[in-house]
Amino acid sequence: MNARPTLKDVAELAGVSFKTVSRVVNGENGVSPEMHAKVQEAVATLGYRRNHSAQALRKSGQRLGTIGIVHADISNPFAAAVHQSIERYASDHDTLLLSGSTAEDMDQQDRLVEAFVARRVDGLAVIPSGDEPGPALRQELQRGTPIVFIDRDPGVRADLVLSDHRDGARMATSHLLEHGHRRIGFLGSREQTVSVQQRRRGFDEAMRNVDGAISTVRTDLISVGAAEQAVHQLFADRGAAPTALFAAQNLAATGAVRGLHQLGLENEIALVAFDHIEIADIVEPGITTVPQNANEVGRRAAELLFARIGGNAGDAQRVVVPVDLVTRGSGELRPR
Amino acid sequence: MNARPTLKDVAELAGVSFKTVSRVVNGENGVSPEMHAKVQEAVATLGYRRNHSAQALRKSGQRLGTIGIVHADISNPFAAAVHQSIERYASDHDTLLLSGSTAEDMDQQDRLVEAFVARRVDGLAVIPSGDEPGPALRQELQRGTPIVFIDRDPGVRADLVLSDHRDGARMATSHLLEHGHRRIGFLGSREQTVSVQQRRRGFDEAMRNVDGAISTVRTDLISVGAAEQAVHQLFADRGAAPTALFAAQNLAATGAVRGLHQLGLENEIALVAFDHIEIADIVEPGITTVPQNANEVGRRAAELLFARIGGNAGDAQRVVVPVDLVTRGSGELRPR
DNA sequence: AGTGCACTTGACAACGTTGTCAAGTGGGAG
DNA sequence: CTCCCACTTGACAACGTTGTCAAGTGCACT
Repeated sequence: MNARPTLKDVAELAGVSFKTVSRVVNGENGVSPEMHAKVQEAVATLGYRRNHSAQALRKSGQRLGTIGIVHADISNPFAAAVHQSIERYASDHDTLLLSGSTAEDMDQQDRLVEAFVARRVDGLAVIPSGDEPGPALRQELQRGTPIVFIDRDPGVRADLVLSDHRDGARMATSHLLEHGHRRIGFLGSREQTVSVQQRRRGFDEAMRNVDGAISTVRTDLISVGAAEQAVHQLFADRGAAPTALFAAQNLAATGAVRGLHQLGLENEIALVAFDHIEIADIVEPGITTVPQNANEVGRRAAELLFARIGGNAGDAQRVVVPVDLVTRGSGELRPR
Repeated sequence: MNARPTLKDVAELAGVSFKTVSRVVNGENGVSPEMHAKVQEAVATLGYRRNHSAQALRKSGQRLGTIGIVHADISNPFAAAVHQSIERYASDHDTLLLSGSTAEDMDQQDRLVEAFVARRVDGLAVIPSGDEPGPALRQELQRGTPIVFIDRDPGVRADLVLSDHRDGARMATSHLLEHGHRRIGFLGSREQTVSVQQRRRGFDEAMRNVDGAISTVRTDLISVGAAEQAVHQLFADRGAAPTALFAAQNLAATGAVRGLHQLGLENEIALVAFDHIEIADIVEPGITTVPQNANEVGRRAAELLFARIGGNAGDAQRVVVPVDLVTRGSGELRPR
């Protein structure tokens, strides 16, 4: 693989100075038509592409149309949907979206932040992995690098866009309580994840308001399988078992549906799930959910980020995107 | 936002030459312990981070530990799984994975390729959008840039890793034929997508081998909703309608399941779906599928790509990852 | 004491690009 | 015919880093 052609190579072929070539490839005016044609031909034959590193170096300090997104888990459908939404916005603003994912690992998150910063991205969107930012991220915040956090409170003063986890959970839980349930199970994923903590809080608040309400809590169900198993354990002893479940996360929800179906309890135990699940309206009964508006979350996050990049230096904003409850059957089952 | 500190700034603070700082941050030896300490302190106080652009510029021609992946649709679960698999491999090889997605748009694909190439990535993984590469991609292939294609034949001589679409489809169709079906419907997504064409070919081959086999083909079902509707239309006239369906893509499969459930036909019309679908073992009856091994596809692709980056100049390789059929009930229904 | 060597440190060029400025050209107005 | 100005073109520096080379220091050995 021989070296890529540079401005100089093109200039040599076209018989002009490399500065003239620079002007042509940047669409600057002040180049005569015949020069322009000659240069363009040379560019085409050599297949010249501008070296982004050199450009970035020369224009250091300026914006170059690249933002980075740091995912906690790109394979989570919610994250993928947010990603798409941001990418669409970025693309409309002639900006390239780079991405990386951390597998919920804080060190990897910090490494990604460093890698993006080293590449001098204009800004960063972060779905934070831990409950507080690592040193690299913290430093960038201090430096004033445009950063927006998504879905989870990062534990620092910064722009943030998230769904109303607490209210959604409260709504879901109240819905079950209103349908007569008193023993309700909470199925959560990774306990240290802030969004899940918020949902837990909403759940607790709703339960606290009702006399005789009894919670059964299972957390750290980080896979569909784990949630499935938890459901099996929960209903091993039917006496003390809950009559309704609130699945606080999409994977846990899928696991819960599976578990209930396997036990033949899908028409007996009520279920409300947080977040969108693909199967919600296919299974019998349909799953009542509290879907997040990933599109809106992504769009608002992109707006905030681009405003910062554009120079907005105002106070940190916190955008809470409302959620609502979609009834499909499973959440309206009454206790026997 | 003031300028980021450079080697010079650190050097000034530490009272040494900037070259010494360079040595320290690169872990080169030949620096006395006290210098080392002084420099490290200065690095820490200023929060110095190496400017990747400058480094890339200086070391042009060398590998810098970045690869790019160009997605056709990042929100497709198969693509997300492949992405994760590649990212894991890259991370193990101290390489950063950048990504972008094209929404199946060929121009956008070419733009992404240019953007990555301008950033001098070491190599590219591409899930191609059209049936042939655009000019930028074509040129990079000619230049010998390490590129691996995934999931779909790009229509050019190049490294390629994909599932055995044709054989999987043949297997799925034969399975239905063996269970007595003769009128079988094919539900495909975007017709110009090469992988779907391959699945179609496998379907046709299987059908051709059996006397009296009658195909009903619906393509361009690019969303769950479209597939759902197609099923409704298909069974509006029960007389000529198929007794079994082969859903050749994951979204089409989800739509098919929905459609059949809505019509109450899920226990009458047999169904086999290509690709993994989350709901496969939750719905009643369970969906017989031909899942792709996304993990393996990603791993093999990464291996090929890194081999090229490492200098392997051998012939273009074509890796076909086998698929197999998982019976769950829907594919074993017999015609009435 | 003189020589050689290992080690540390710094000066400088170069990577490919863009911004600044100056030089060259030609044409129109006086 | 001269002067001025607009326009085109190119020379050169600078961005932040790394590679090369040379200079400086101190120590062991002859």
